[in-house]
Amino acid sequence: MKKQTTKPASPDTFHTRAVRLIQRIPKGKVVTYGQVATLAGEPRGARQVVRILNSSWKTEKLPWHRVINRNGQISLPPGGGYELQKSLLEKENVVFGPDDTIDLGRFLWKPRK
DNA sequence: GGCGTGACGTCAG
DNA sequence: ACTGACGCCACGC
Repeated sequence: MKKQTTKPASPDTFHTRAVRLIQRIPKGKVVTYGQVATLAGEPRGARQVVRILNSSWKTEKLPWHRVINRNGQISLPPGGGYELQKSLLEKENVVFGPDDTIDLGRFLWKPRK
């Protein structure tokens, strides 16, 4: 059996598990990169979550707008989707603070352990 | 094929 | 409390 040069489509890859979690985000809730990464098995793999969003957002149709940073703020730069994400979240009853911060204590999605 | 970058987060000083 | 550096890994050049 020869070794597969390309990455096998393992059902338990970080990529796949992260996608599953993101797709499970209920409406009106948000999750942080670190949270997704941690739940997927990589406490330090927040950057990989970013990579997944950029890559699988089209193919997997992920609710990328429900993923924010640890500060409860939108990381996207203005003109790069920031306004779009904020708009989408507000449509889901997500409230932004005076600093464009989201109250994670109320809107952070806590998956059933 | 190697180096740098990136929608971040955590650790150390 | 704040700043700086590192880490994780895939993709681009």
